[in-house]
Amino acid sequence: MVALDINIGLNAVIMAVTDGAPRVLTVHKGVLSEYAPAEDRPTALPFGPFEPNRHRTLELGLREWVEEQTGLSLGYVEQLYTFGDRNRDPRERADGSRVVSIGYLALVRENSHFRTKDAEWVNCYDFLPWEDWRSGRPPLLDQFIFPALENWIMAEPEEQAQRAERTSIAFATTDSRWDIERVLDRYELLYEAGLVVEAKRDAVLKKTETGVGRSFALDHRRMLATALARVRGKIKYRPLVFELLAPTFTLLKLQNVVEALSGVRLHKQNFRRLVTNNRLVEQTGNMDTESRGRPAALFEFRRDAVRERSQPGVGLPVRQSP
Amino acid sequence: MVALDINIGLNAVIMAVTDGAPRVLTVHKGVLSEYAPAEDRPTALPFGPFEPNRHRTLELGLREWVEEQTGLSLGYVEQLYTFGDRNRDPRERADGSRVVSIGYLALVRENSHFRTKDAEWVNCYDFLPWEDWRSGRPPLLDQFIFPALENWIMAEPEEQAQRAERTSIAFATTDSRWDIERVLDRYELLYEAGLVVEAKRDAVLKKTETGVGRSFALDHRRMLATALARVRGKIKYRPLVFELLAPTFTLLKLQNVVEALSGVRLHKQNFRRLVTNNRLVEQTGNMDTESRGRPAALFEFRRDAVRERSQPGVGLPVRQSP
DNA sequence: ATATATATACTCAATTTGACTATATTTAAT
DNA sequence: ATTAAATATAGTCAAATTGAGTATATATAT
Repeated sequence: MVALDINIGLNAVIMAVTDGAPRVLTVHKGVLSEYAPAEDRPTALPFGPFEPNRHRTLELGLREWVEEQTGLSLGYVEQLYTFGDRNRDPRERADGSRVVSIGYLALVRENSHFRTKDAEWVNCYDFLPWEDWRSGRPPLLDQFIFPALENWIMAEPEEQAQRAERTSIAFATTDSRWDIERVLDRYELLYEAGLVVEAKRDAVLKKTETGVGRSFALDHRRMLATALARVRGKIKYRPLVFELLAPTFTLLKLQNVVEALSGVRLHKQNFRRLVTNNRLVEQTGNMDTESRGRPAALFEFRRDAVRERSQPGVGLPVRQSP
Repeated sequence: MVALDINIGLNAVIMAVTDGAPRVLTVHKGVLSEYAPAEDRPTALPFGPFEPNRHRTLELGLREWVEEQTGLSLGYVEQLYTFGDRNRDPRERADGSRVVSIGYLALVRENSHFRTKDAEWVNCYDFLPWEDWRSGRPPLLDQFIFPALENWIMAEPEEQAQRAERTSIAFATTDSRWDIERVLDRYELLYEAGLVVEAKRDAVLKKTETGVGRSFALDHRRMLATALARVRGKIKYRPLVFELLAPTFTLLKLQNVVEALSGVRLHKQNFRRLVTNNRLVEQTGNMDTESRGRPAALFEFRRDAVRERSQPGVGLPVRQSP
């Protein structure tokens, strides 16, 4: 077998929900230190190369890098996606070498409020502002994104139909409703349309354009979109939220975390009914003291819930008898 | 950066549904040709190394390898998971090199009935026999798997509680119902308990044991389990099935494909109601001729359904007004 | 002609969902 | 001390969905 010059990068999308917003941990050094002057270094995800002699598994490698770069010891971690397209990374030289990046999603408790000079929590919606519908439909959509997408659709007569179809699905422009899970579809469409501009890749090519949303290093914004899509999809049927909450919480707190991640407001009474009737949580007996109005009961996650009903709501119509 | 000796492998789990069973395309050469005599070569997934100078993207590399090894030109392809643990692959030498494998799922039409001397379709349930509940609860579970798992649970006093908990969740041994999506959980548990034995890895270590289900090369059975779990999960809310069906089909055909993949029988009348009321399919106007009883109407997939209702059944209780 | 197989229509109760109303306890402001 | 504002929690009710059937229609095989 030929020795191919392949490097594997490990990237972590570390998410928490603090002060009503989903946040991602970013660093300003590491990835591109060699390629950009200090003051011009773009926001990046914590990153490190996979070193086979040092790391027994990919995930352990990731945990080590994150701990080294941010001081954070991760709990819940899951693999997201492996990115390997050519020209993703400036470290690929003309010799045909390739950097393949494996993205991971990590969820941490909100009280892991911390900030060193290297690591910083950034609101995910700074990068993907069109995804937050909690205060209603983001004006950005009608003011900028849709007109720009319309131009993009019309620009290529050959592809008009396909572009229009994709836009319609991703952004619910016609009859359908906004699907909170299509985060990646939307990002990719905007990227193809040249409406999001990333540091150290496109920025070099089109310096005049600003693009929409905060810029991220390389394809890190795509990884963030992948992560948010995963979280939004999974939150409904797996108890992910509890990784982001203190062991004990009020139902409002729980709802706010779900709302922050999903980017939509929920119906309060029905939300409570859902989580309590499904016995996903149970009362601890204690009350919350720091509330504004009537004190709320404190709940905790019922671990048995995982075993009992795996998928609330969903379901193929399984036949009972033969 | 140090030049790490990393090789990336691309593996394809290519699935079709033929004659009422989900099948996976296997090869008998390729991966381990150098490590096993011809007659002793284990069943393996189509495989090829990622070559950065030849392949612009990972997925294109996979498509090329599959075409080369099996003559099959793939349609629907999605990335599954990247496997990188140490000691997965005998090609890792003592020098600290590593083979990282990226698994892909591909779905092809059932009429791609073919067999060359290199490629062969194998029933997925030959590898994972405990996953097929269509003829009722597999006797294998009570006759062999549960007693063996019970021994494994008891074997380690320290870990008893945790092992019992995991078993209970994965295999629904206590109060809960069998969850068709926990394919990977179940495989991993059986693997840890030493109840599944794979070729050219464990087989060398424990030659006496037979294990349950047909053996696969390296960690290819794990990849198959990952693929089946993905398909079972996704089939409910994305129109994956139609990748496996001819463009036009009867509702019974559609139901049978869903049943083959999910491993359970469905209630016929309710299944029809589901797919027709949600307008996932529409009648072509033609009838099926080769049926046994009353002729069935032929349907086709309604592409617009993707746009209209993204997630039948599921849903967070989104609030209407502010 | 009859049995068997399949398709399709229709029913009905139980459960779940969506959208409310009503009431209970707090803290903050006057 | 009283009132306003904020939050928690209970309960209602109609609409929609689901689970489990029954009934009937239209083929083929014997």
